[in-house]
Amino acid sequence: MSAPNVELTEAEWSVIKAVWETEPCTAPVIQEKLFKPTGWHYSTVRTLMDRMVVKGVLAAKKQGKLTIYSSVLTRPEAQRGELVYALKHAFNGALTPMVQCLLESKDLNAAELAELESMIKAKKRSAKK
Amino acid sequence: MSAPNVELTEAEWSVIKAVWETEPCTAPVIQEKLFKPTGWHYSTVRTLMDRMVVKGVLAAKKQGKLTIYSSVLTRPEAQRGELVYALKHAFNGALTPMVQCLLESKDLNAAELAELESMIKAKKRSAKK
DNA sequence: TGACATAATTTACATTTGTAGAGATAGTCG
DNA sequence: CGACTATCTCTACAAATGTAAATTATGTCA
Repeated sequence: MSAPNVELTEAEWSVIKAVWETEPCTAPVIQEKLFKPTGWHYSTVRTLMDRMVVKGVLAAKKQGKLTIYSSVLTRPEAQRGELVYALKHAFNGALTPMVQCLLESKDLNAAELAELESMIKAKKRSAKK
Repeated sequence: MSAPNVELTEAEWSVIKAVWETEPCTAPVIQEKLFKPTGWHYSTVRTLMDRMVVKGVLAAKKQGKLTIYSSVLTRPEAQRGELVYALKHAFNGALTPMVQCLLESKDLNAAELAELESMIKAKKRSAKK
């Protein structure tokens, strides 16, 4: 039993990204990192973080007067979660339409397209194995 | 000015999918369609739909005692919205990691991989033009 | 030891979301 | 016209989310 399957809100995304970059870390540090883009005050960030601990997304450990946070949900797990959510809701689980939409949504340059292509080739090879 | 940029909640996804399949339609019809999978009662569905009208996701028009609903947000728009959300939050807007993650998340068979590949080829061609 | 700076705890409150009951209405059939 | 039935409208309420002020505690430096 692992791979916590949580959905992150927009605010929580901001927080966990900051945590990933800094962990282990304290709430004030995260607050400071987020202040520029969000304007959030300490209590706001702290509340968010504590709620995320309750959800099992972050872990908190007391060290003297400080509370040290670290992530439980890893970045790949979170990414997959978000993707699966989109895949399931918007595309009924169908992958190719999703990729189609991706290709249409962004203007990819030749290099990026080539990269995608080689990713798929690699995948084909490993699948064939 | 168009392309409403709304985020749909999980419940709203259920509703709008049903609407897309049936529109124009009434709330009772949608409720009936959704009852099996969700168990929602009329008032629930109706509340959701009316809130979606306020958000500009659906449109409602009175016809005698009936209220006829139809979608404003199209399926492709909604799909793109969801995808862009995931792309932005989980992948900081970087497309190739997202596709990478997609490829890893699902077990694609050869046919699907081939399809993806040809989609990319087509894209390359149109880009080159 | 006292003052200051930091960080923590507590409490709060508005908005959004999920879910729905109760009562009002209007169209329809006998 | 009256009863039935299908819909609608209004109101409600708990949980989740976004945001933060006020208060308290603690470590540190003079």
